[in-house]
Amino acid sequence: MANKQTFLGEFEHIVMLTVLSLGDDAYGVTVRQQLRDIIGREVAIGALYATTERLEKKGLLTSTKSGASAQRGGKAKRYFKVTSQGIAELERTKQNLEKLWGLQAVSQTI
Amino acid sequence: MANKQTFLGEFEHIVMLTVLSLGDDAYGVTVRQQLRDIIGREVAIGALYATTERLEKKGLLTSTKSGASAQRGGKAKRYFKVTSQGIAELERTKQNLEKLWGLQAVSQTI
DNA sequence: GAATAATATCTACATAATAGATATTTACGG
DNA sequence: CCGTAAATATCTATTATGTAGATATTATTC
Repeated sequence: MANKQTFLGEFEHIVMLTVLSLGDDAYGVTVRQQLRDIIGREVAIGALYATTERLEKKGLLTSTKSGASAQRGGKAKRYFKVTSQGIAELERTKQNLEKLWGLQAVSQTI
Repeated sequence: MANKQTFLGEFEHIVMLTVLSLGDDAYGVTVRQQLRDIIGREVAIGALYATTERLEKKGLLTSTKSGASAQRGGKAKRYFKVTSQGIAELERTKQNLEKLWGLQAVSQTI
Protein backbone atom coordinates (compact mmCIF):
# COMPACT_ATOMS: atom_id res chain seq x y z
CA MET A 1 0.00 0.00 0.00
CA ALA A 2 2.60 2.46 -1.12
CA ASN A 3 0.75 5.46 -2.47
CA LYS A 4 -1.95 7.10 -0.45
CA GLN A 5 -5.40 7.26 -1.88
CA THR A 6 -7.83 9.90 -0.75
CA PHE A 7 -11.58 10.10 -0.81
CA LEU A 8 -14.37 12.49 -0.03
CA GLY A 9 -15.58 11.99 3.52
CA GLU A 10 -19.33 11.76 3.88
CA PHE A 11 -19.84 15.25 5.23
CA GLU A 12 -17.38 16.66 2.70
CA HIS A 13 -19.42 14.98 0.03
CA ILE A 14 -22.74 16.49 0.97
CA VAL A 15 -21.24 19.90 1.60
CA MET A 16 -19.79 19.93 -1.90
CA LEU A 17 -23.12 18.93 -3.41
CA THR A 18 -24.90 21.58 -1.46
CA VAL A 19 -22.48 24.30 -2.47
CA LEU A 20 -22.87 23.22 -6.06
CA SER A 21 -26.64 23.34 -5.83
CA LEU A 22 -26.61 26.90 -4.53
CA GLY A 23 -24.73 28.35 -7.46
CA ASP A 24 -23.71 31.94 -6.74
CA ASP A 25 -25.43 32.05 -3.41
CA ALA A 26 -23.42 29.51 -1.43
CA TYR A 27 -22.16 30.83 1.88
CA GLY A 28 -22.25 29.53 5.42
CA VAL A 29 -25.82 30.37 6.25
CA THR A 30 -27.40 29.27 2.97
CA VAL A 31 -25.46 26.03 2.88
CA ARG A 32 -26.66 25.26 6.35
CA GLN A 33 -30.21 26.12 5.46
CA GLN A 34 -30.13 24.03 2.31
CA LEU A 35 -28.91 21.01 4.22
CA ARG A 36 -31.74 21.42 6.65
CA ASP A 37 -34.31 21.87 3.87
CA ILE A 38 -33.24 19.10 1.56
CA ILE A 39 -32.15 16.30 3.84
CA GLY A 40 -33.28 17.49 7.24
CA ARG A 41 -29.81 17.61 8.64
CA GLU A 42 -28.78 20.10 11.29
CA VAL A 43 -25.18 21.11 11.06
CA ALA A 44 -23.21 23.22 13.45
CA ILE A 45 -21.82 26.26 11.74
CA GLY A 46 -18.36 25.42 12.99
CA ALA A 47 -18.51 22.01 11.36
CA LEU A 48 -19.23 23.69 8.08
CA TYR A 49 -16.30 26.06 8.15
CA ALA A 50 -13.89 23.41 9.34
CA THR A 51 -14.92 21.25 6.43
CA THR A 52 -14.85 23.92 3.75
CA GLU A 53 -11.40 24.89 4.90
CA ARG A 54 -10.17 21.34 4.43
CA LEU A 55 -11.80 21.15 1.05
CA GLU A 56 -10.05 24.34 0.04
CA LYS A 57 -6.72 22.93 1.08
CA LYS A 58 -7.37 19.94 -1.13
CA GLY A 59 -8.25 22.19 -4.04
CA LEU A 60 -11.84 20.99 -4.32
CA LEU A 61 -13.44 24.25 -3.29
CA THR A 62 -12.54 27.94 -3.36
CA SER A 63 -13.92 30.82 -1.39
CA THR A 64 -14.12 34.56 -1.88
CA LYS A 65 -15.22 37.27 0.48
CA SER A 66 -17.98 39.48 -0.75
CA GLY A 67 -17.84 43.21 -0.22
CA ALA A 68 -19.98 44.03 2.79
CA SER A 69 -23.45 43.84 1.37
CA ALA A 70 -25.42 42.23 4.11
CA GLN A 71 -28.99 43.29 4.70
CA ARG A 72 -28.70 44.06 8.28
CA GLY A 73 -25.02 43.91 9.05
CA GLY A 74 -22.85 40.97 9.68
CA LYS A 75 -19.41 40.12 8.53
CA ALA A 76 -18.77 39.95 4.83
CA LYS A 77 -20.08 36.70 3.44
CA ARG A 78 -17.69 34.05 2.36
CA TYR A 79 -18.91 32.56 -0.89
CA PHE A 80 -17.93 29.05 -1.84
CA LYS A 81 -17.49 27.52 -5.25
CA VAL A 82 -16.65 23.98 -6.27
CA THR A 83 -13.55 23.76 -8.47
CA SER A 84 -13.35 21.61 -11.56
CA GLN A 85 -11.17 19.23 -9.62
CA GLY A 86 -13.97 19.12 -7.08
CA ILE A 87 -16.48 18.24 -9.76
CA ALA A 88 -14.30 15.43 -10.99
CA GLU A 89 -14.04 14.12 -7.47
CA LEU A 90 -17.80 14.24 -7.01
CA GLU A 91 -18.29 12.39 -10.20
CA ARG A 92 -15.87 9.68 -9.23
CA THR A 93 -17.50 9.29 -5.85
CA LYS A 94 -20.92 9.06 -7.40
CA GLN A 95 -19.86 6.47 -9.92
CA ASN A 96 -18.33 4.29 -7.26
CA LEU A 97 -21.46 4.36 -5.15
CA GLU A 98 -23.58 3.58 -8.14
CA LYS A 99 -21.42 0.59 -8.94
CA LEU A 100 -21.90 -0.75 -5.44
CA TRP A 101 -25.61 -0.05 -5.39
CA GLY A 102 -25.95 -1.83 -8.69
CA LEU A 103 -24.63 -5.14 -7.42
CA GLN A 104 -27.22 -7.90 -7.39
CA ALA A 105 -27.74 -8.56 -3.71
CA VAL A 106 -27.66 -4.86 -2.97
CA SER A 107 -30.16 -3.70 -5.54
CA GLN A 108 -32.54 -6.40 -4.40
CA THR A 109 -32.34 -5.15 -0.87
CA ILE A 110 -32.12 -1.42 -0.60
CA MET B 1 -28.79 21.20 18.52
CA ALA B 2 -29.92 19.11 21.41
CA ASN B 3 -30.18 15.56 20.14
CA LYS B 4 -27.27 13.95 18.41
CA GLN B 5 -27.78 12.77 14.88
CA THR B 6 -25.58 10.09 13.41
CA PHE B 7 -24.74 9.15 9.89
CA LEU B 8 -22.84 6.55 7.99
CA GLY B 9 -19.29 7.67 7.38
CA GLU B 10 -18.05 7.20 3.84
CA PHE B 11 -15.97 4.13 4.55
CA GLU B 12 -18.69 2.65 6.72
CA HIS B 13 -21.07 3.19 3.87
CA ILE B 14 -19.07 1.32 1.26
CA VAL B 15 -18.18 -1.47 3.66
CA MET B 16 -21.85 -2.05 4.40
CA LEU B 17 -22.70 -2.13 0.70
CA THR B 18 -19.91 -4.55 0.03
CA VAL B 19 -20.93 -6.89 2.82
CA LEU B 20 -24.45 -6.81 1.51
CA SER B 21 -23.33 -7.63 -2.00
CA LEU B 22 -21.43 -10.70 -0.85
CA GLY B 23 -24.40 -12.39 0.74
CA ASP B 24 -23.27 -15.41 2.73
CA ASP B 25 -19.68 -15.06 1.77
CA ALA B 26 -18.75 -11.78 3.41
CA TYR B 27 -15.65 -12.00 5.54
CA GLY B 28 -12.48 -9.92 5.82
CA VAL B 29 -10.71 -11.24 2.77
CA THR B 30 -13.66 -11.29 0.39
CA VAL B 31 -14.82 -7.85 1.41
CA ARG B 32 -11.37 -6.53 0.75
CA GLN B 33 -11.22 -8.27 -2.61
CA GLN B 34 -14.63 -7.01 -3.62
CA LEU B 35 -13.69 -3.45 -2.86
CA ARG B 36 -10.60 -3.82 -4.99
CA ASP B 37 -12.55 -5.42 -7.84
CA ILE B 38 -15.53 -3.14 -7.95
CA ILE B 39 -14.18 0.29 -7.18
CA GLY B 40 -10.43 -0.24 -7.31
CA ARG B 41 -9.91 0.67 -3.73
CA GLU B 42 -7.16 -0.85 -1.63
CA VAL B 43 -8.01 -1.13 2.00
CA ALA B 44 -5.79 -2.22 4.83
CA ILE B 45 -7.20 -5.23 6.56
CA GLY B 46 -6.97 -3.46 9.91
CA ALA B 47 -9.10 -0.62 8.60
CA LEU B 48 -11.76 -3.11 7.73
CA TYR B 49 -11.95 -4.77 11.11
CA ALA B 50 -11.87 -1.48 12.98
CA THR B 51 -14.80 -0.30 10.93
CA THR B 52 -16.88 -3.46 11.15
CA GLU B 53 -16.42 -3.44 14.88
CA ARG B 54 -17.79 0.07 15.09
CA LEU B 55 -20.69 -0.86 12.87
CA GLU B 56 -21.46 -3.79 15.12
CA LYS B 57 -21.53 -1.53 18.13
CA LYS B 58 -24.06 0.64 16.36
CA GLY B 59 -26.19 -2.37 15.54
CA LEU B 60 -25.84 -2.02 11.78
CA LEU B 61 -23.84 -5.19 11.25
CA THR B 62 -23.43 -8.54 13.01
CA SER B 63 -20.69 -11.09 12.76
CA THR B 64 -20.42 -14.81 13.42
CA LYS B 65 -17.41 -17.05 13.50
CA SER B 66 -17.52 -20.00 11.16
CA GLY B 67 -16.36 -23.39 12.29
CA ALA B 68 -12.84 -23.88 11.02
CA SER B 69 -13.46 -24.72 7.39
CA ALA B 70 -10.69 -22.88 5.64
CA GLN B 71 -9.09 -24.45 2.60
CA ARG B 72 -5.59 -24.35 3.79
CA GLY B 73 -5.76 -23.31 7.40
CA GLY B 74 -6.15 -19.93 8.88
CA LYS B 75 -8.24 -18.72 11.74
CA ALA B 76 -11.94 -19.29 11.58
CA LYS B 77 -13.55 -16.80 9.29
CA ARG B 78 -15.64 -14.04 10.69
CA TYR B 79 -18.71 -13.63 8.56
CA PHE B 80 -20.52 -10.32 8.43
CA LYS B 81 -24.15 -9.60 7.86
CA VAL B 82 -26.00 -6.31 7.57
CA THR B 83 -28.85 -6.02 10.06
CA SER B 84 -32.26 -4.71 9.14
CA GLN B 85 -31.39 -1.54 10.97
CA GLY B 86 -28.33 -1.38 8.76
CA ILE B 87 -30.44 -1.74 5.66
CA ALA B 88 -32.70 1.07 6.79
CA GLU B 89 -29.66 3.23 7.35
CA LEU B 90 -28.29 2.45 3.90
CA GLU B 91 -31.58 3.32 2.37
CA ARG B 92 -31.78 6.60 4.16
CA THR B 93 -28.24 7.49 3.13
CA LYS B 94 -28.94 6.62 -0.47
CA GLN B 95 -32.11 8.66 -0.56
CA ASN B 96 -30.38 11.69 0.84
CA LEU B 97 -27.62 11.52 -1.71
CA GLU B 98 -30.11 11.10 -4.49
CA LYS B 99 -31.99 14.15 -3.33
CA LEU B 100 -28.83 16.21 -3.43
CA TRP B 101 -27.75 14.84 -6.78
CA GLY B 102 -31.13 15.62 -8.20
CA LEU B 103 -30.95 19.34 -7.49
CA GLN B 104 -30.86 21.47 -10.62
CA ALA B 105 -27.38 22.91 -10.60
CA VAL B 106 -25.95 19.61 -9.48
CA SER B 107 -27.55 17.38 -12.05
CA GLN B 108 -26.46 19.75 -14.76
CA THR B 109 -22.89 19.49 -13.62
CA ILE B 110 -21.95 16.05 -12.47
C1' DG C 1 8.15 -30.63 12.14
C1' DA C 2 9.30 -26.64 9.16
C1' DA C 3 7.65 -23.76 5.74
C1' DT C 4 3.69 -21.61 3.94
C1' DA C 5 -0.99 -20.17 3.43
C1' DA C 6 -5.26 -18.09 5.17
C1' DT C 7 -7.10 -15.56 8.21
C1' DA C 8 -8.06 -12.37 12.34
C1' DT C 9 -6.49 -9.26 16.04
C1' DC C 10 -3.89 -5.54 18.00
C1' DT C 11 -1.69 -1.01 18.44
C1' DA C 12 -0.81 3.47 17.21
C1' DC C 13 -1.69 7.34 14.60
C1' DA C 14 -3.91 10.64 11.16
C1' DT C 15 -7.87 12.81 9.40
C1' DA C 16 -12.74 14.20 9.58
C1' DA C 17 -16.80 15.60 12.08
C1' DT C 18 -19.15 18.02 15.86
C1' DA C 19 -20.43 21.38 19.24
C1' DG C 20 -20.91 25.61 20.71
C1' DA C 21 -18.79 29.85 22.42
C1' DT C 22 -16.91 34.17 20.85
C1' DA C 23 -15.83 37.94 17.73
C1' DT C 24 -16.95 41.20 13.94
C1' DT C 25 -19.81 44.17 11.33
C1' DT C 26 -23.85 46.78 10.18
C1' DA C 27 -28.62 48.63 10.67
C1' DC C 28 -32.36 50.24 13.26
C1' DG C 29 -34.96 52.55 16.92
C1' DG C 30 -34.93 55.88 20.11
C1' DC D 1 -25.01 59.04 18.09
C1' DC D 2 -25.75 55.17 21.33
C1' DG D 3 -27.40 50.72 22.62
C1' DT D 4 -29.49 46.60 21.00
C1' DA D 5 -30.31 43.24 17.72
C1' DA D 6 -29.25 40.83 13.52
C1' DA D 7 -26.18 38.45 10.30
C1' DT D 8 -22.36 36.42 9.71
C1' DA D 9 -17.56 34.27 10.37
C1' DT D 10 -13.81 32.48 13.34
C1' DC D 11 -11.83 29.90 17.10
C1' DT D 12 -11.06 26.08 20.43
C1' DA D 13 -11.64 21.69 22.09
C1' DT D 14 -13.27 17.11 21.79
C1' DT D 15 -14.97 12.83 19.78
C1' DA D 16 -15.60 9.76 15.91
C1' DT D 17 -13.78 7.76 11.69
C1' DG D 18 -10.31 6.07 8.78
C1' DT D 19 -5.52 4.17 7.84
C1' DA D 20 -1.39 1.43 8.21
C1' DG D 21 1.00 -2.36 9.07
C1' DA D 22 2.87 -5.59 12.43
C1' DT D 23 1.74 -9.66 14.97
C1' DA D 24 -0.79 -13.75 16.38
C1' DT D 25 -3.46 -18.01 15.33
C1' DT D 26 -4.66 -22.13 12.88
C1' DA D 27 -4.30 -25.57 9.43
C1' DT D 28 -1.99 -27.97 5.39
C1' DT D 29 1.46 -29.79 2.78
C1' DC D 30 5.96 -31.84 2.00
